[in-house]
Amino acid sequence: MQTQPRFAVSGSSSVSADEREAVVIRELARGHELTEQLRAEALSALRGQGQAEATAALILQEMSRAFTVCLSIMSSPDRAPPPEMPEPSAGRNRGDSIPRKEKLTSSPHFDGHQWRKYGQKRITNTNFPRCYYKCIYHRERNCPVTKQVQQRSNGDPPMYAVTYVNEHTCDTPAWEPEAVVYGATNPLLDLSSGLTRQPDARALLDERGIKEEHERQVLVSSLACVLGGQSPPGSSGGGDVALVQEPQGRTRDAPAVSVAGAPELPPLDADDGLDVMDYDVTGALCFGDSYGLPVHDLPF
DNA sequence: TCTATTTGACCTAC
DNA sequence: GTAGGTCAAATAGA
Repeated sequence: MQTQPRFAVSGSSSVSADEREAVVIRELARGHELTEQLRAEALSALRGQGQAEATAALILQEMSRAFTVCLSIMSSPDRAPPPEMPEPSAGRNRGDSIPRKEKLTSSPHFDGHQWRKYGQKRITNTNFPRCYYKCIYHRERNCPVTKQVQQRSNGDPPMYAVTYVNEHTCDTPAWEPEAVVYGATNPLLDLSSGLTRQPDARALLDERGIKEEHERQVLVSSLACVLGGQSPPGSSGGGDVALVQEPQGRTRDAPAVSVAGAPELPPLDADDGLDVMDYDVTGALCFGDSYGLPVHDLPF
């Protein structure tokens, strides 16, 4: 697939916020329209092909849903403030010089880094508990960054306040979710996580990561075949690796997939990444409850 | 058995 | 004294 500029106005500093907003809404609408067209074509091509048809239907349905949610948010007159908006601090100011960055997002896990939960606390005057995460390289590479996630609203989608304390020193390149725009034929696209890897990310994979990466590549390859009207490798019984049938249980540092950018595994919204969403290609999107949000309260 | 999450206890800032 | 942040033992799942 050819790389194209995402916005006709990209790079123009003279464009007003309203104009950029209009462009975003227009592009989202276009994306939604194209997804619907693709869904019609794919389902027509895959009719009667069992799992391949179901897989394509599920993924395209989630893509369509994601566009709908984004459009709904962007079009709402009382929509939530932009992601980088600083929130009035709910916590106490400890008076130190540790850098803190706060933002509001509907998908607190998709920030391109991997986190390990180390605590959860009920905060006074709030309806939801606050969860505390450390970078998974906290010990290994002495990375000091922590992340606090607190649900702020129970809307559709629910919004979370995410506070980052300190900066990453683990030298782990953040994934770039926006590259998803370029589509499934981009070799960098990681469909199993809803994110992309940078070209040199492979060098950072440890032994466990290599196996995980292999599984992801199989999934990507399989999906490409499905969307191309072919049988996925292994589905005919000849391959040595089958399309992932079910999540092999919880995989913390390789959380299963988020197709539509919902919370927990990893993390996918327009600006951000990880923890807890497991994507079962065979039929269901499921979430962990590491954010204190009951699974039945999730917007899907 | 290993790894990640949960949760009560502890520490510290206000 | 209260509340936010972190630690670490207990627990659960693969």
